[in-house]
Amino acid sequence: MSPTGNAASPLPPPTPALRRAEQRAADAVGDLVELWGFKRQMGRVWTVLFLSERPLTATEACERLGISTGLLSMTLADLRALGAVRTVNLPGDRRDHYEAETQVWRMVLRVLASRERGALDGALQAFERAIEETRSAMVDADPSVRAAGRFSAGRLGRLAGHTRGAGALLRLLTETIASRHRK
Amino acid sequence: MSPTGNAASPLPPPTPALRRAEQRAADAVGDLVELWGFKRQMGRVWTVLFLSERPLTATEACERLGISTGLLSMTLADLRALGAVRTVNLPGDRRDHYEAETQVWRMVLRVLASRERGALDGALQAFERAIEETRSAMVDADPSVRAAGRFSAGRLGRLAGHTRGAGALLRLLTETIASRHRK
DNA sequence: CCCTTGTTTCAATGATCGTTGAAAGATATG
DNA sequence: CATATCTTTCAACGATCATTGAAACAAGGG
Repeated sequence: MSPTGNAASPLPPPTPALRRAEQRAADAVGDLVELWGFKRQMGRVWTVLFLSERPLTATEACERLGISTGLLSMTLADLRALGAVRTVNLPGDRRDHYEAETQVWRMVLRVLASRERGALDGALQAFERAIEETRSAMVDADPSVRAAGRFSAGRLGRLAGHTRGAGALLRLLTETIASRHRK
Repeated sequence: MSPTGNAASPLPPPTPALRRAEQRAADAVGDLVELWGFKRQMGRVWTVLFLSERPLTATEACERLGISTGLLSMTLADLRALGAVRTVNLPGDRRDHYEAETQVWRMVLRVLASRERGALDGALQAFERAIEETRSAMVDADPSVRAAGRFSAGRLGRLAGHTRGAGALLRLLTETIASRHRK
């Protein structure tokens, strides 16, 4: 390595107190994303990158988070798949550096919305199919079965309706807010 | 048991096809609520109750879902705690009967909103505390640390801001929709 | 007061998930 | 081409979570 400092800056020595603050924030985000059904570490890794002045190397991120390089690598793969981090290469440094997507609101909305959309679509399909099955099971059935089927189909219809409504609300939300944050 | 049918009606014999439809819907709801961080069985149990013409006994619910009475009991406790099912007693029948809350939209909104509120509040507190820690760690620090702290505090501020915004949006949503569905 | 029926609790089991450490894979450098 | 450095993959381990079955508990009815 060249004696004159390389392209990756020498990184300020982190004060214990700054470390603590960073940890606190990372854990908070980790808890949030875990509640939303993603992996805790995705939130933690994204956070330390987001709070860093410059892209971090794998080693730096591992140190700050206290996790192995293996776990970091997997987590980064997850985050890249969601478009939440990018890999960036500094000239004169062989190591990869990672930087966080900084359009927080847009990113969160995009990721959550796509997941919800998939889930709602799946549920809606299941409800519609269940209605269909119920209807066809009712023809040539004795009265009490027909009555049960009619009732059940009605309730399934309500579920399907609510699901459609939620989907519409989701679209509305994402479009409205996406246009507010257009930049 | 008295030969003249008792208070709990004899329950129509469930056609295999109706069973299948019910299962499909129950699983769909189960998947949804699991995605949202609740237990899969909560969704399944609520669904069979919601699709039933009349409140079901523990035994009936267990049969339809293929789970043990122990698990059903725990799951019902969870659901009662959220106000998603009620226990109802039919005269002349010692057994408990369970019925689903039928105001689906209102119920889902209430449960989800309260969870989100808690999570967002927690995160916000963490961010504010992290900002505080960062600021106090910056006094009497050398320039590079101060710069890092300033940057980090700024980003933490953005996180806090987004969190507050999400909370406001949540309030807006629940109020708007609650009033639309007032009944 | 005991026996029957129904419900809840809980220890034990099995399944699932997260994490590590090491091996394999990549890539630039001498 | 060999070596050094960095990244990814993956088998194995430990922790966590869901589920059962049985025991404890509750409540009426004979």
